[in-house]
Order: sequence, then C-alpha cells, then structure tokens
Amino acid sequence: MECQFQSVLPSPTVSTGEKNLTSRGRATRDRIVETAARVIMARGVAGTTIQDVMAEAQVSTSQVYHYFSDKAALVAAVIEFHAGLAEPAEPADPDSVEKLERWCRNAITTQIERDFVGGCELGSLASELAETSEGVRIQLVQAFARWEAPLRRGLRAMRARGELRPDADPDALALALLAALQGGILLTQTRRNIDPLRAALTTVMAQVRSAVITPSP
Amino acid sequence: MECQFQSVLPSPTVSTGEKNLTSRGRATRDRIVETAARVIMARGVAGTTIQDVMAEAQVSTSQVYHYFSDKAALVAAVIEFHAGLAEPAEPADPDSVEKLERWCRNAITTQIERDFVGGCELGSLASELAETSEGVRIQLVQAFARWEAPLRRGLRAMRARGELRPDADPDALALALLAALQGGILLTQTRRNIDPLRAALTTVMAQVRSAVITPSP
DNA sequence: CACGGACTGGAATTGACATTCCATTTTTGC
DNA sequence: GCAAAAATGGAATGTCAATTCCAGTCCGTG
Repeated sequence: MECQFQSVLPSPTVSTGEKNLTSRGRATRDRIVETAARVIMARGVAGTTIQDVMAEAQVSTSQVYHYFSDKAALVAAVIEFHAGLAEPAEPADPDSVEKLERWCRNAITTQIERDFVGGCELGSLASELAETSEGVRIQLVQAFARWEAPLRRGLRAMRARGELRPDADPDALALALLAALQGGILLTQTRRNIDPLRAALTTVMAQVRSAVITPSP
Repeated sequence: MECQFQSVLPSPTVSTGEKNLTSRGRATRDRIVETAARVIMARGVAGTTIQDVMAEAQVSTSQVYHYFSDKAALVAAVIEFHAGLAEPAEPADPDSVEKLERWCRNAITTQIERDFVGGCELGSLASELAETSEGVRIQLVQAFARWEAPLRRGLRAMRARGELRPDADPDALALALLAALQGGILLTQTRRNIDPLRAALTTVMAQVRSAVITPSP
C-alpha cells in the first residue's frame, strides 16, 4: 500500500509522462488532480482511496487510470499542483519588512479561516512521503524550494540594497521563516489554537527586524 | 483503514484500559509497544501493518490483540511511549542560555546521527493523525505539552530571576523553539541536509539571547 | 494439586482497495 | 466522412491486512 512509492525512482525529477490530451481530457485530468489534492489534504495520502477521488470528482475508474499509471503518479501530480500554486499568488518577492510581515499575516489568517483544521499542503505530504521513495522526496525538495525562493530573493535583495546588516544571513533567515511556518502550522493544527504559529513567525520576524539597519534619524 | 481512529473518542484523555498484567505480560506488552514505535517511526502509521510489528517483536496475533483492542489502541500506546520518553532524558529544565543551546545542539546532533532520515517522533505522528480522531489529537497535544514544559519552565525561571528582559515572553519563546524544532526537522529530513534545522534553531536562539539582560561590565 | 485467569499459537474470515480488462462512445486529423 | 486515437463505463480480479475464533499452555492461589 506504500510499497508502490518505492518504484518511482526512474525519473529523477518528474515523470513528464505527458500524453496527447484534448481539451476535454485536460479538463478531466485537472479535475482529478484538484479533487485528489483536496481529499488528500483532508485525509492524507494513505487515508485517501482512489474511489474517494472518483466519487468526489465524478469520474470512473478508467478515467483515473487513463491519466495516471497508478496512485503514486496521481500523488506526484498533486505535489506538482501544490508546488505550482505558490507562484502566481505572490507576484513580487517580499523584499521589505512590511511585505514579509504581510506574508506572515497571510499565513496566520489562512489557518484561522480554516479553523486550524488541516496542516500545510506541502508539509503534510512531506511528513508522510519523505521516506517512501527518493523520487518523491526530490519532488518535495523542489516544491519547498519554490516556496522558499521568493523569501530568499527578497531578503537577499534587502541586504544588497544595504537595508540589512552585512553580517545578516538572508538564506538562513529564509529557511528559519519557512521552518517556523511548517512547525508553527503543525502545532497550531494539533492544538487548534493560533498561538504556536504566531509565536514562531513573530519570533523569527523579530530577528529579521533586528538585522535591519535603521536609518539614523 | 483510518476510520478506526474515529471511534476512539469515548475516553477524553487516555483509555487506561489496564488489565491485570503479570511481569511476563508486561514484558510482552512493552516489547510490542517499543517495536511498534520503531516500525511506525520508520514507515508511518498507515505504512505499518500489525504483521510487521508481530514479525519484528516475535509475537503472535493473539498476543497483540490480547493487549490492545485494535490498531488504534496500539497507536495510542505508542504516542504515550514517546511522550513519556522526553521526561527522564532531561532531568533539569534548561534555564540558561547555555542549557538551551545544549538542547538545540542535541537536536541537531541527533538528526545528523540519523543521517537526516526520519522525522520527529511526535511531529510525524501529529501530522498523520491530528485529524483522525479527537481523542488522538488531545493525546498529541498533551504529548507536545510534555516536551514544551521544560522549555517554558526554564525560560520563565530565567525571567523570574531577572535574567530576561521583563518584556520578553517566555511562553512565546518556548513555543517558537518547539515550532522551529518541528519545522526544522521536517525540512532537514526532506532535504537530507542539516541547514534548515540549524538555521531555525539558531535564529530563535538569537532572539532568546537578545532578550537576555547582559550584566553591565 | 486443582482451578481460573493470564498468556500464547495460528488458522480462518472478511472487507477494502488498487489495478486490470473488455466494451462503448466521442473526438481528431485527413 | 472515416480510420485512428482519445476518452469513458463499469464489472471483475487479486492481494493484503485487520480482526475473529478456537484451542491450547503457563502460573499464581486456595
């Protein structure tokens, strides 16, 4: 039931087993992936059956297996789906304290709106799948990288502009921010309480702020 | 396969369905729990079958079902096992910057020794089980609380002693530290690289240090 | 030493789920 | 319009894993 994820290694990056899709086909495929993403988000990979997805997406067995060789392939598509979702959301990098704080507030608001139910899309998948197959693990690394990139670019830009002290480490701060988000969401989800996420993000942001060169008045 | 976790609610805290155990019985029970903890740590709850545990622990079906009503009960015992493991490890609360740093170093060393394979015992369980049943969720909250308590007590003691600035929030710092640990381990596990965990802990610790009142020389 | 409860063995049952198979319909390229 | 490819339907298969059942053995206690 998990073993199937151990044979996905062939393609190091992502199996681009693209077929010739008609517009109707693409629509169906997309619907399956989106539905799977939603169901998996709620019940986890192992807790999600193909039948669940079929019922939710209103498709038949053949349709799922027409577009995906097996469950592992569907899961891979879901990871891609989530990785891609980060991009268009934020058009520009958060390259100021204000923008970084907006990023944090946004994360906090999202969890509150969800009533603290459910974890991080990528974090949950990573926790469940990181050890199942090397191919999936690499896919997850790349997905996280896409989330981290804007933060890192933003912080690097700030330092390049001289807004951060030269001894500040933008890469480390970006990683710390991402880690605070992941850990904060996990604890917040478990406790059904925003405190952990808020404390984690606030603490790291305080550190960012203390690296900011305040223009002498 | 997951559904079974939805009927564990009856006992809000932990089903103390203690039976009359002889010393032999307790030994067998302990062996089952320890083995299950190890296997689950490696393959996740859903990825672990009772048969896996049976084989590893050298016990028969009857033995497992003699001590645990079902898989959910076994998982509950595993959570308890991990929660209890935190206690004796650190006899005293980390109530100084040095001790806190030792705590961080210890976490980092542990991950390195594991070659970054595997996540946090509790974190992985929380991510997988937080939404499966209210009973398990509460159990996880309590388990995390047992990990957090020493940190919080230590930081509170520091402030009480006047070593931390009065405006510093020990509870928030303790939460931030725990979140940094969780998120850091997750990213480190996924990337097979210590950077995220180190960056997360270092950043939060820097914030702790900046809240320390340096004795004027 | 006999009795009852704790403990253990292992086969049998049952249901769920991923995947396969065969048949049918729809769309595309020419 | 027509052959080929794409898309769809849905039943059938086979495996695997949780749980149940029926005995049997060990051990403390009266």
